[in-house]
Amino acid sequence: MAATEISVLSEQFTKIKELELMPEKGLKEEEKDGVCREKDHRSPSELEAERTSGAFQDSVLEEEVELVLAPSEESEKYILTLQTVHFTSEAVELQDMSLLSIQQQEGVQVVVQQPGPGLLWLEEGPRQSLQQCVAISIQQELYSPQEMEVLQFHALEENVMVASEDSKLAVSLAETAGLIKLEEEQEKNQLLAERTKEQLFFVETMSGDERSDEIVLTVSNSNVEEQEDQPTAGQADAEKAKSTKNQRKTKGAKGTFHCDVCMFTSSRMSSFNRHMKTHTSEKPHLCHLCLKTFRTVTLLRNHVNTHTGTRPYKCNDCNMAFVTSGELVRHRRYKHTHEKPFKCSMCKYASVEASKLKRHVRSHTGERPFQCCQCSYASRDTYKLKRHMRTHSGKGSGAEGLIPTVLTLKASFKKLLFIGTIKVQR
DNA sequence: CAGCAGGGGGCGC
DNA sequence: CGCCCCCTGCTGC
Repeated sequence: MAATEISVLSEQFTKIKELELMPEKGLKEEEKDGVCREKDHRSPSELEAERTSGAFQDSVLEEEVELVLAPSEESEKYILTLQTVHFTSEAVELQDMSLLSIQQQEGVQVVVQQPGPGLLWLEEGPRQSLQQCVAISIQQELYSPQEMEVLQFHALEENVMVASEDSKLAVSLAETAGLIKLEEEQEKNQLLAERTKEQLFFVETMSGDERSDEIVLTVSNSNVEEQEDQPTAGQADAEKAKSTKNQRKTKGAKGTFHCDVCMFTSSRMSSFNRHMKTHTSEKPHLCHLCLKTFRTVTLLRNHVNTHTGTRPYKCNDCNMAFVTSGELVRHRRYKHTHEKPFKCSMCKYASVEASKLKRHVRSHTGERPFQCCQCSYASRDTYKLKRHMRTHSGKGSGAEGLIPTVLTLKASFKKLLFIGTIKVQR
């Protein structure tokens, strides 16, 4: 049995960097990064025996594949493994049955929220054939999402548990600095999945309701060509751009083009069209080295320069050189001209950078937007929170506090398959 | 003196 | 925007 796998390489916040094929060697493998990965080699009869004594006792499950949150002793990383569970069609009547089997641990309270049925089918209406579903259970020990450095999705194709259809995708949540970082990963995950359509599933990460601080992980089968219900982010953006382009463009009486989104006006169609691109997230320019996409050729060129080490913008007063002109300007302000264009209206503070002024202003307003999830501490900037988090554990990156306390897992194959919300409270 | 937190500088992407 | 660093002040041992 071969498994396609994306390795999680470092303890720092990890972008998915590597794709490798790995032969399956045994029940438990110890990876280079110390992550312990469990594999299920039980026969159908063994699975049958287990399920009859487990949470799915009265169900009509064909098989239940164990889902493991496995701590690795050395690295203290944990894996939440999702695997397909095969049901017969009668199982559709068991929608009230919770598929979330969680063992309580002392000192840890687990709330399983199920806003809808515990199980939704891949396709509407009853089916006679076996269905492909995903269930989550957390066995052995339970850890909060903050402690999960690796989430691993392990999906098996319907009916067939053979090597070529064993797909595995590991996503690191180590140092996931909140939702934004996860959104960045989404793009990369999708692209990687597209590159390896035969083996992988999409794992999309996006923010849910901001007020509830949830992350939605969407697992979809990349083998499925149509994404009827869930167009990709890129597709959605393209559609959005297409539709808004026509709506937003209004030509005034004096032959000027007015942007309906902002105050921009232009007498030239080309300028107007260029401006309208700033209101879409369309990124047609692809870096072939890392698959990141960019809105403009210039942004792409600058990015490629970071790969090649090309730094065309050289400082005349020192030997520093930069990828972009903006970086050079900023450097010259810091080191040579000492110009500080961003001035605080409440004190004499002035800064080279707008973001620094923003950070400074928080010291006037008292705003502390970065809340520690383990105590009442709140910080004015993310780095301070990370530094603070190290005082809780004395280990790890310190970014755990940025991960929301509610983790929503959501999976999609041919149709939406909602899993539920696991809420972990300490 | 160590540990922690606040403010801020400099730079990479 | 985020990361890393430095300097400084406060607090407890």
